[in-house]
Amino acid sequence: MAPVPFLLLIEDDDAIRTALELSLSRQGHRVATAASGEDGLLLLKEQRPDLIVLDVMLPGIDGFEVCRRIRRTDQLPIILLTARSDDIDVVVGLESGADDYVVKPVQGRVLDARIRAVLRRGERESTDSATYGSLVIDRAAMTVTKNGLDLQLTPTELRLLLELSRRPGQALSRQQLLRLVWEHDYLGDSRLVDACVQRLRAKVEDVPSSPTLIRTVRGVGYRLDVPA
Amino acid sequence: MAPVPFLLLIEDDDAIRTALELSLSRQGHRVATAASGEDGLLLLKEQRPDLIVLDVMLPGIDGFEVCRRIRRTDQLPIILLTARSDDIDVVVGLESGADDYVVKPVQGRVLDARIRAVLRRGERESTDSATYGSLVIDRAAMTVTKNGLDLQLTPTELRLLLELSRRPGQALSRQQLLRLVWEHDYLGDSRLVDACVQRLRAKVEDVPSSPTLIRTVRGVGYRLDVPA
DNA sequence: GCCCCTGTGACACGTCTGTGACAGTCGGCG
DNA sequence: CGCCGACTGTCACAGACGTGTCACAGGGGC
Repeated sequence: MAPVPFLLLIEDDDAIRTALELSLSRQGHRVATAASGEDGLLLLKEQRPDLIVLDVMLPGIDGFEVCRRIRRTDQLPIILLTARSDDIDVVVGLESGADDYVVKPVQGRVLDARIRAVLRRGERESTDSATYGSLVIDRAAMTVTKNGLDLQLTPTELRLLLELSRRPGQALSRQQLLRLVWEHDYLGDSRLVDACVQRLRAKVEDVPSSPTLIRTVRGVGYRLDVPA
Repeated sequence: MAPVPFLLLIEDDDAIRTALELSLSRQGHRVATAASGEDGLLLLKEQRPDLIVLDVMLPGIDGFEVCRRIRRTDQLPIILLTARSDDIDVVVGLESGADDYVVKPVQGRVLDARIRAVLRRGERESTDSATYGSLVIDRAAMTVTKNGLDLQLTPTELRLLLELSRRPGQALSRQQLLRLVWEHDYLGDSRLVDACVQRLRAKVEDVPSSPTLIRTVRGVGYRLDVPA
């Protein structure tokens, strides 16, 4: 990655956009800006930024939709800006594929801290393998090994594990996992996620009945734990 | 790592303003200044500082009022400057939404220390974890640890703690907590909140019988205290 | 000292999760 | 073209766990 992070800021409000651009420049970033989702998507193709800061409330196609479109072709990190401190937005945001979200009004240095955190995480991820205890996930080869032995994961199991390992230590709700792994909304809940988690545990955990890697977060969902 | 903090100093006395500006610049801050509340509010919109240092005694709209107006739309940190060491001012100031409070005459390096303290606090809060004494709340992982040991909180206990920690130092009534945590209104009162608080204390407090974190506010409800 | 408020333990109910079985779907291969 | 196997989604169920209620005791405030 370039020594100076290159950001694309998509925000329609002139005052906020200019202010954030100024602030982020002062924090040592290179910044490109766009005032609409359409412009943002175009600029994205031209300029290849390292990270996108994206307002949710945009005229025309909204931030969530922009997020989804970007995700269809690109994996670069996205930080959502949302006006409401509403948790619902947070959930929808992460489900649409964002890496982080920040509630407006936002201080420049807070945004900067989040940006750096996401970029750091990205660097870790871009390495081709991740290790969790005796488990090694090779993203390039798309293989998972336990104690050096190759695990035969099915496509869905693998996607589930990859999504969990994209955010190690972070609890993900069943809804979030459904969107991330299965890419569809459920209105009611189903045992689908549970069933897949169970199958994954059977292959991944040393003692599937008392899992140490894929932990249940009661009332929420699941979380991939990093062993100390 | 520290990017240069950008401050807005609102102070009508020319001598003090110039002196503080000079001093703060020497401490490594970037400083914008305004000589009145009106100018300050305008500059705020344009420049988006990281923090505001605000004199209480201003011609026209006074500091408290400026503070309240800022708070209506913004959450950025505010440090109040006052000439009087009067305690009443402290109370009014903190009630109007200030984050800290410094009595004039103030040395530049003292103000600098306060500024850095407030900014640090802001950065901590902006991350997904919060610390109260030996207690660490990780909002992303949905875990709570005490002295590094993982506490097994139940979903409701966790929600209760999260809601309290969203407003540290603020007393919340049982009604408010019922709405926030249980999401339903009760007409009569019940011991429900008390019971949950008790269970939470049993896990969170060092000495549950004399709680230091989750304090009872008689006749009102409960409050999460930040240890000094 | 009195009364109201709060802390506390027990208990029964309800919700959530893990689990095994089963059926539908899809792709590969003969 | 059809069979077969693997994979996946659904369902039902049992058990664990968490939760709300109640009664009562203790204590602080007026």
